[in-house]
Amino acid sequence: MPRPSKSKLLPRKAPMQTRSTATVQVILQAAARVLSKESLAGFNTNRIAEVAGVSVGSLYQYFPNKEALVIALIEDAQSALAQQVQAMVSATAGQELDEKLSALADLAVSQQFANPVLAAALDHEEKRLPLQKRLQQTETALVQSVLKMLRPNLPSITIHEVRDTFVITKALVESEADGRAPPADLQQRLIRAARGYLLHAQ
Amino acid sequence: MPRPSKSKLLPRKAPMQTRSTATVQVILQAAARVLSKESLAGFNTNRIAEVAGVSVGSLYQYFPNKEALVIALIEDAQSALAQQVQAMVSATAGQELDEKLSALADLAVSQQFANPVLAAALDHEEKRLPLQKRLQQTETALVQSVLKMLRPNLPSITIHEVRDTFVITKALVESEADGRAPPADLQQRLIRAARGYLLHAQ
DNA sequence: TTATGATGCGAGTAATTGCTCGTTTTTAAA
DNA sequence: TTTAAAAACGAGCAATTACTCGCATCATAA
Repeated sequence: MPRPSKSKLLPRKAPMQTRSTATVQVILQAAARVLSKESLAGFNTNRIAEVAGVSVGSLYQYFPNKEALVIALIEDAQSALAQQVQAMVSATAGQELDEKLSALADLAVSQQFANPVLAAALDHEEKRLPLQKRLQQTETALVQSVLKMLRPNLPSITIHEVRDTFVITKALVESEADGRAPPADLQQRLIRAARGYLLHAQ
Repeated sequence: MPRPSKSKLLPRKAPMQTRSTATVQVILQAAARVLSKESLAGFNTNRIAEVAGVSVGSLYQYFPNKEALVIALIEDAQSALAQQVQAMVSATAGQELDEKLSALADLAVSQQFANPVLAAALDHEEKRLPLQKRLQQTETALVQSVLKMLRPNLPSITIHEVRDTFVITKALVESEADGRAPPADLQQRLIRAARGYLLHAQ
């Protein structure tokens, strides 16, 4: 394995023809597939190209290195999540705190259990990588959305408390992530932890 | 890199002379050093041997493969932790819940911040590896100790609640693990999260 | 049709690294 | 001192894999 070059982190070439944008999508999907089926073992560019049905050369035409591919994958996942959060915020407007926390727990569980291996692998890569500014911003935006969602019920809530709630929720969900299906009581435990933390200020 | 052989997970040879038990210790210390200084990049057996001042051959005389070395490292860390937990349990016997939770938070923080990179790396390997029975038992024992510690104050507490408290505490500490020193308010947040969860049963 | 740039190809390169094995050195019992 | 087992050595094998590059093919504008 050569030392990764890390020259540029943006696509070498912006796709210009419809053909090539399709290729980029195929590669991204293949990468997600490989990651979700074989986790990080077997997650190599040759294999991804093979699964995508393109050549390694094509892969490197659009992603300057493997890391860029992973980042693209994470960005996709994040923006999908952002959309779900937005939907949740809208859907729960004006409701009780418990209903909002319940929706939050739902989202966390479905997020992780929809594709456990992929979610875990991306989580891990996210920590390992020097988190790009863009990703940090997206995450901050997520936290802000939830902050706004909860303010009507908890007027003095801070962004730090929301972050902690995120951390707690994510950790509890991940601690069960090896199972095929989430335990029946997981949802309740998430709500309990979140409520407990948020309402239990000294 | 050849596919790891994984033939046996126990030392190939049990050390018979004092000289060799010293070698085993030197290797283990070097491995910990490498892991804490360079994280998982650079954590390779050649480098470990070099830092230890022994040859790779010697390393493989006592550890059948790299994984066995990592497991040994984790076992060492776990048993050190177990001792600290025991000390904490004894020290807080008969005290208030808040004092016990405070001690727990202290332990979690010092554990992670004493050697952040090493702790994070071991955590990660622990998840990645097919957790050996021995490690699982040690962890269960830890949870049981804490369970006993808290029962006098929370008679109906369950093992699952203790586990969740572990998960929550660990996650909050790790979320701050990139900083050089723990934020001043981390301790309080840990206590708040633990109290909130434990006392806030529906 | 033709030319030109975009796209696609994939064998090959080079770096990395887990691990082996034949040899040498050290220890200590006889 | 002799000797055999234990311990240490380290060059090098072999598998893996990120990434390149010269060439083929395709799309489209002229």
